[in-house]
Amino acid sequence: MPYSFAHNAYAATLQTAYDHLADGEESGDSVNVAGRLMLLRRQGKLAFATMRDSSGEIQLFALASVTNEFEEFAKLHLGDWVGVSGEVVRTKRGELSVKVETWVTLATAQHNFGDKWAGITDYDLRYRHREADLWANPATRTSLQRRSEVARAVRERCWAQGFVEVETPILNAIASGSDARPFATHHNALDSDFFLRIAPELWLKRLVVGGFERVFEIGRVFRNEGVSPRHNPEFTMLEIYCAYWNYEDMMTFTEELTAGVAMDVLGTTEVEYQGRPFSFAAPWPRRTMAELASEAVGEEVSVHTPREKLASMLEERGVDVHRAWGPGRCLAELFEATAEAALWNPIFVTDFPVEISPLARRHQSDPDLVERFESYAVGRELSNGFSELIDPVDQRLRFEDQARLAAEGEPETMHIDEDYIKALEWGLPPTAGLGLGIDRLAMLIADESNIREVIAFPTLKPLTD
RNA sequence: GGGCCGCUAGCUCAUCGGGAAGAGCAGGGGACUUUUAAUCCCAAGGUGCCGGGAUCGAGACCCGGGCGGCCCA
Repeated sequence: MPYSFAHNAYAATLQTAYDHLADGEESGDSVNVAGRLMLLRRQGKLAFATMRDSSGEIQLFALASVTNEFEEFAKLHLGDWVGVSGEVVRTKRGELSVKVETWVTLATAQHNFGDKWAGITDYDLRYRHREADLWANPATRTSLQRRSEVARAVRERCWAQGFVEVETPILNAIASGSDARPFATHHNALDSDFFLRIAPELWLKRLVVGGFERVFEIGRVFRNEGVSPRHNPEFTMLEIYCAYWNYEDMMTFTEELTAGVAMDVLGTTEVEYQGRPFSFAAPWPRRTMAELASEAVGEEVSVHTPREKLASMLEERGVDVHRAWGPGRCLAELFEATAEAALWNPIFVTDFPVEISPLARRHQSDPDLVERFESYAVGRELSNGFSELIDPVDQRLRFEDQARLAAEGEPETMHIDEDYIKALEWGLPPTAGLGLGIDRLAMLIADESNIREVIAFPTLKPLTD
């Protein structure tokens, strides 16, 4: 088989360029196309094949009188890759075709690509062998393509506002920047244990300390927790930091970025998600967590509501209240239990309790709150941002509170990071940060309800035998 | 982690009140000079996810395990 092929035309391009060809008309133009055989219909001394390439499909029309090695061509298998040279024609029945003059097998397929009508429906097979799924189910390609376009649009919009793309360590001596359990690994030569990052946050803010006023990273993070239709153990996050902004500036950036990405990829902000109208259009409402929780439970609650009252409200709703939870955590749990699922169109939930926000700056009007927001869409969290805590003394206290929680048995707490505190001692200017889940955004754009449909190779349990 | 559902030929799916498994497509052979999931003929194709159990007899019933999907935590 050849080591290269002089490819010079794509199926979709030909379909457009020769749209004018009448039934039975021959163009006189010769092209070289390549792709996989999806269908093959032999009729005696003729053979018709449907070939697919990355752009679309085109028919190959072979004739015993014209096609080199016709018999061999007619015996090709579905799934084989071929390169074909021939004239662009339209058959009597109106199908644009390449009349096969010479052709070459580029690769053979030893497994089939599923039923030619039903494709592959078995989830396990689709996820374990995405390369086959991509041919069997064109919708898979569309969703992964959309995901790629989302990442591209995010990057371009960040670049356009002067943000510098950086890369920070995945191997960390301690996993910090979020409250999740990490994956552990080991470096042999250094004889040291490492943890895969759960967030790049602290490194990025250290770059702001170092004078990168606008930085962002789009990268994989790893969280050692359960899998679900909305959670993959490794997923992709955008984190972005801007010196001199506060959380309100960052909310404005977030809604413009998200609506802009929808425009870039879909050309509109008005879509349907899982059959229900959904609008990315900015601006998004900004409501405090206390307001939304109060509306949902029908009475006034806030971070100042007595802890016991909040706890009993949670228990009434079937939530197990951990003894280490203070009123702030209880308020957040109450919000999640009552208000979160109903938030369909994008909305910013603001002013989180300081108790659950160890990296955010205290609210200027209430020291028990922080200047933090999360955006929600279709009932789930999409992004998280805040005015960054810049005070190293307060930062140490916040980390110590986290350590206290851990001592009381809370498994997901933030670890103290001395190097980070030292970095803050060198001076972090007022800064706002944002973390946005690229997979979650891609799900919205691609209209997928399962995160695995926007991940080429989702995490699966290995097969053993 | 809990509940429900699925696992039968390479792929998509059937079958039955428990009596020794069936189709389409793919793959093999043949016919066919304008097909479109082409059509037609022939032959082949299965540790019924794995392991136990009750039964004269299990792919079907019971128990355990595996992988996956959905819901819940």
